[in-house]
Amino acid sequence: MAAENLLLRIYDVLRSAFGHRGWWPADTPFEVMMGAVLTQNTNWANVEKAVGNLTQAGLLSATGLSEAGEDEIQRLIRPAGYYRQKTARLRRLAGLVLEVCGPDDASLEGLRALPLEDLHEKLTSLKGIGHETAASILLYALAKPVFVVDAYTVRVMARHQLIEPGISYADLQAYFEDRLPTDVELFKDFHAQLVEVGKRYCKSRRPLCSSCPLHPLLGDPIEPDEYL
DNA sequence: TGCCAGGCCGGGT
DNA sequence: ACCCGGCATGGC
Repeated sequence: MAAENLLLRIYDVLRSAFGHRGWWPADTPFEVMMGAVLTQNTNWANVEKAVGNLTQAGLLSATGLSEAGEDEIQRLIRPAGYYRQKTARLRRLAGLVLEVCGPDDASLEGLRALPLEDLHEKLTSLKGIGHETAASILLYALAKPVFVVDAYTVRVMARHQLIEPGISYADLQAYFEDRLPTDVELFKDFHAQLVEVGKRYCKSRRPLCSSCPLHPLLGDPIEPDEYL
């Protein structure tokens, strides 16, 4: 079932190669939200340690993060790096959850009921929540149809000359959202597929391997030097 | 052993 | 409107 749309053909190829990715790996939407902060410029394995520490300490909740001591949270999330900044960011997010959802609403239903524009504004107005973290929370924690763009997205698309390397976040996000059906499950898995192909075949400043599953569809990629 | 990882902020140009 | 240094740990 070859799609007529280039992005959908790319998705089909990746999906066939890697299978459904099952993103975002977490037990609750609240955990997704906190993971979105912890994973900022950080290896996922380190994030898992931090999440595990918070869970074991019984602090992975809006009240837990709000009421625990600053230094205790810092100690627990230290493996995820930037632990001083991230502690403040987690607590700001926890404050928003408490305010909108009330205590211990790990489902975030109260937030999800708000209009998308309001949510985007509330999230990005928090210090430490930028465009990408906000998009990740909106899509993976709140099931809103927002396409998540990250460094891998830019790398994979730029190396195949499908976009300009210097494209802005908003423009690249619009590029996907304008060309794809508005489908939350598609957005979730497509972003995960782009991360997967990026991790395997499109590491920063290394040539793209010709065994990349996108090679037959998109042809020879350009070298990293040509856009880095 | 340096480089990199599922970024963001604040200050400078 | 961009560009840059700083933030921090752990794995390859």
